[in-house]
Amino acid sequence: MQKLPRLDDRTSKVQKAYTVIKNSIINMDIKPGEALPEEKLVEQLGISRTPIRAALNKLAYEELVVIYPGKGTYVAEVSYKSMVNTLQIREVLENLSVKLAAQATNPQQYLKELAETIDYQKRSVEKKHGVLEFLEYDNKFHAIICEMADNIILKKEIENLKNKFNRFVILSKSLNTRAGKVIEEHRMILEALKTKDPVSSVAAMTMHIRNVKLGIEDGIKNIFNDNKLD
Amino acid sequence: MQKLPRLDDRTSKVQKAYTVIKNSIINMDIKPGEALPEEKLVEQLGISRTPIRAALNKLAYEELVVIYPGKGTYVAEVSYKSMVNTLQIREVLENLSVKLAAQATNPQQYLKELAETIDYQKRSVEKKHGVLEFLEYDNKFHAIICEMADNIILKKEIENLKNKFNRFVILSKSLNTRAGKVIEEHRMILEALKTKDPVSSVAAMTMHIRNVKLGIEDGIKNIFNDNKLD
DNA sequence: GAAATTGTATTTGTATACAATTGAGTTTAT
DNA sequence: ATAAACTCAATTGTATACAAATACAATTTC
Repeated sequence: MQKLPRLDDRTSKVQKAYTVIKNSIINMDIKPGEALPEEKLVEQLGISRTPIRAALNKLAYEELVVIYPGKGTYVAEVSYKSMVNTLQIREVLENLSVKLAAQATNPQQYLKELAETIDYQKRSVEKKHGVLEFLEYDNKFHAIICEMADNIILKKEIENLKNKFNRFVILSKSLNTRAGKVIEEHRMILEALKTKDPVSSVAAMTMHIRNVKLGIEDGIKNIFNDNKLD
Repeated sequence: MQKLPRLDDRTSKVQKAYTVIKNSIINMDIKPGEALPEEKLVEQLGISRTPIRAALNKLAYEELVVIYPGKGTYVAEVSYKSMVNTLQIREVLENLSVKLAAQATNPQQYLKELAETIDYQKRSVEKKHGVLEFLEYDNKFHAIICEMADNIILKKEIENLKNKFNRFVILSKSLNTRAGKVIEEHRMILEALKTKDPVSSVAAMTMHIRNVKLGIEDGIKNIFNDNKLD
């Protein structure tokens, strides 16, 4: 018998539930603080509670939801402080990542991939494919640098932090004004990496992260529960 | 009616399974690469598969175990590379932590707790209470600095990294020679924090982390699967 | 009427039965 | 002999029933 194409139903139900719920949270379809009763998710997703619970536990670990034992599961709140705390961590990790990447022994392939990703991201903006697609390429860009840095653990850490962080990006609508600038900043990071100079590479990354923060603060003002000026 | 003492059976079975398995892995009772069949854990722990699976998923997230879908769950391997990768991340995060802590507005309480923790750790060594207790106080010391830094997310990240890292510490037996030095280095970090100077605080922490690495490399030589000199 | 108690609906926590997957050994066809 | 196909045991994946916890409303008690 001929080999049939793999059904991607092979991906587990946990994975599916996880992806659906995570995307709904990240793109703010489900609001911070909103309850996520397992039975409701059973109805909506058409799978049983077991894989749904596993998916929620995973999301809790990533701090996208909060589980109060015996009480319920809720979408994690966002606050100015959590944004700052997350970005403080991201800054030092991204700087480490780009520093190591600049010293990579075989950078060619990675540099090519970075350039491609920037191009895709640019096209995505031009064709107005939306924030989510833009952020996909953004994640990809930073992930490639981690691969270049040859630190798989760092890659996972940054991926996870970035997932949390993207909620702030979407919430602040900062990409409305910053999408083009992000691409420019990515280009500058790529150019720095080409020179193999860790110092200028870190400088370019630091600049990028700082601008990201300013963009969010600019777009945010009166959105967070706590006030920046507290 | 008089208030009766709380039964600590209130802690969930997931939590219990998680703690038991995690400790067994960290203190090397279960060896890297060893299989962890759910049914075996059911027998040994006397609870059903459901909470055991949840605990294993959590451990997989922390990368203490690896789950191959449909095949089995295994204790994560340790390698020189994973030690280096983990420590690279820990270094920048601990430096961030101590830098922020040095700038804390209300340091008194934290400084007191740090001093106490150092004392406890010293006593633990003197009374030969074993590596695990020593590492508990070690975790505590670094956790307090994160609290002082007022970044709860950073605290969780470092806790998690440190759990992974403690396997290397135990495996290398580096504390046999370094336990006293660790306490000295902690003291120097505390003294630096008292001066509220971020630069010298970071310097003390950097020194500490570097020494940790040297200690492990010293004790390890022919223990990892991959070779340091690859 | 207020405080304490009890009941009840909702939701999570756990146990268990069954399905699906994997891998290895065995058979079978060529 | 070899490679494909088939068993079969071990293990994880999923569904579901029931238990426990929680919050809140109803009830009782004083």
